[in-house]
Amino acid sequence: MPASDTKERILDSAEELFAEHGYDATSLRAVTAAAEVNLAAVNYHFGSKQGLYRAVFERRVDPLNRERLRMMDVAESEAGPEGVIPLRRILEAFFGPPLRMSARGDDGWSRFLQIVGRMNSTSGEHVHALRQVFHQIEERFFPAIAAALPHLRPADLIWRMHFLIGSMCTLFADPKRITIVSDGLCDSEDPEESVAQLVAFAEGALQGPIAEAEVDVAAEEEVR
Amino acid sequence: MPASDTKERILDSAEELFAEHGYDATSLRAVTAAAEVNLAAVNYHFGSKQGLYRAVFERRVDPLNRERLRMMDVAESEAGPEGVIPLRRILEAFFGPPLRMSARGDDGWSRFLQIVGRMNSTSGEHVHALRQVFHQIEERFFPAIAAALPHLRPADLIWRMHFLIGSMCTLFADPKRITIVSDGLCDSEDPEESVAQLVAFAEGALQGPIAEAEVDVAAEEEVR
DNA sequence: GTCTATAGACTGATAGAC
DNA sequence: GTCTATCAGTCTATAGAC
Repeated sequence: MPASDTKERILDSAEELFAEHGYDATSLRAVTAAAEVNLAAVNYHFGSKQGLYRAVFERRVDPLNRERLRMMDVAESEAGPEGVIPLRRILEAFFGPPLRMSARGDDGWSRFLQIVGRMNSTSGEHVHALRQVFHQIEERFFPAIAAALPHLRPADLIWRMHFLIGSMCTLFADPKRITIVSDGLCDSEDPEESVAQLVAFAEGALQGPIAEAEVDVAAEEEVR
Repeated sequence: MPASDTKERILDSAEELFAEHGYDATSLRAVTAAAEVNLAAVNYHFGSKQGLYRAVFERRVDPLNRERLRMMDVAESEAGPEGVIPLRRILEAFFGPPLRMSARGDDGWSRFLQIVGRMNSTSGEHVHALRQVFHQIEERFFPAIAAALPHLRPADLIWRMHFLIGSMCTLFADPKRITIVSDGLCDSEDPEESVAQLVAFAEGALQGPIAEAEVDVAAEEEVR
């Protein structure tokens, strides 16, 4: 606010339009019109359309990561003497921050996560950027989950985390959809319901049966 | 092939480019250049870019749905006297056909599913089209899964199916990613491994603990 | 059915005045 | 920092010859 908030206004409009229409379908003219600033301001402040996209992304990703790591710090300090954090606490620290940030007032967070959800379903260069940015999260959470689930082979854990990230990103990409398809029975606007459902889902998925290719199905049925 | 395969060539190229770059980033010029046909042929055969997109989609969706329903017919005919199909059979019928089609030779299927995966992370009109097209699948599979899991409340089932579709679509959208991030430990090119992993994941997720908002966490820890 | 040519509009980016 | 004006290229779609 000292001289001008042009930069922030551009970021806000870009966040909204990138979230709603995607990167390619959003023109800089649409962004600057929505922000009520001059077209040339984008290139002055961000260099290019890609630069703007990156800036939109970087504004939110650090606070999100920090909150996740903070919750892990708390969980770790309360862990037993062996240092193993209970699975549910880890999952709360992973899923809780984004879902709560998304549902609490500020629409910007929800739009940012929508962009993340879109990126997750994109192959190519965007995915590489995503991985880099969430690398510290992976480094902290994967070993903790592995420690909480010692019976899982490394490959099983990677498959399951990949699937769980997909579940989460689907919720990010279009939070309203589940409310619509369920006729209001499921309420994604309530962050605690979303978190509880996703954590329970993840707990079951991670602790469930272990995949065995070419398994003798008949024999397995008997065991159950 | 009687007179010309122009239409098919356009569909093939469009499928590839829509899958790789998305709808908005794919120009009709790129499509017709790749297909080695004239630009105007697209409008002649498909009316518009949207018409082409729809045609790409409709070419594959029916065979996929038929195979899923066929596997359900088989499972149903082998079900016990109460008519309840075992959960694993239902999940095999749901996840097996797309993953096997995707991995068996024909790259077209894999590209088609990549488009489906992209659409799943898009809000707006595309999602509405998706639901319509997979409506008969939903109508057949959801009640069967509900019957196999009588302890689940309707809302729980919807949440979980929503999450599972997200897991599946992440695999569709970028099948190679898990192979890359796992350094080859997970092989998504092997359809039986993918199916086994996704089915095991889904089984655990569907049969896992039931979410309760505002639960007494301390008391729950004791039970475990 | 296939082609050329083009209409009419939109795109990201930039030069240069203020 | 903000503005106007514009470049050079792209886009979808179509009219009309063959």
